[in-house]
Amino acid sequence: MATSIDTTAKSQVIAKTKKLQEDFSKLVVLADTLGKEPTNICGIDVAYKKNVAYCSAVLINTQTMRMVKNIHKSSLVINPYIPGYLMLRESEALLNVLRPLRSSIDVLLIDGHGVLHPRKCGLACYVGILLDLPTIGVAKSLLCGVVRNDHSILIGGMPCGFELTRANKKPIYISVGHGLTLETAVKIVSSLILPKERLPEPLRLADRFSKTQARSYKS
DNA sequence: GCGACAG
DNA sequence: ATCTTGTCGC
Repeated sequence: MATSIDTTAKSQVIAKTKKLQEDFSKLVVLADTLGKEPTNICGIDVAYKKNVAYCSAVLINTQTMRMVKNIHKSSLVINPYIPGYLMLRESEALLNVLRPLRSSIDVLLIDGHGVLHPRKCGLACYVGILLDLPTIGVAKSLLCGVVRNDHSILIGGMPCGFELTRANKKPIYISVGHGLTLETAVKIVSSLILPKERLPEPLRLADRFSKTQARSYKS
């Protein structure tokens, strides 16, 4: 029966992805690799309409806080969203847009978790390792971990992320994707959040543009 | 077994 | 994430 075959195929994909995450988690660099102060920071996000993904990347100059590049590209959605396996659904759309931009990016911001993940390898780690770019995971909700009073987030007693709170805003969750320390990641994200906003500019704009595009195409 | 669960 | 009206607030 098609159903049982599909079910088997899906669990095979999950098992394969799980192994990939376990392997990639060992490649994550938790130390700072940035040569100098980052000048160009990229934020990227994906919005969906039916079975099409609309991906937008926004490059911000940290000196002027102005947008210097805005790229977007649509693609077909192949995989479903499964908690803990976001990379399965979104990584290809992200990589298609990021590969041509790679050389002009100093730091990459991904909408999702980095090492604050059940297998210490969220979407931000996967993309950061493949592109070999300093990458930060910025999520709007928690997938796992325990938030402490000092805002550090622990998994099995080990610090893996940081809860950043702002007045009248729901918190955001920051974790290392690749190539920098959590401390540096928090500093960079904090410096990119405008007053009254919840998300750092590159991600806020990428989120807005991807949604605008998804809604501008015919149903 | 039950509940929780990035986007 | 997306589906959606009105509504509260700067």
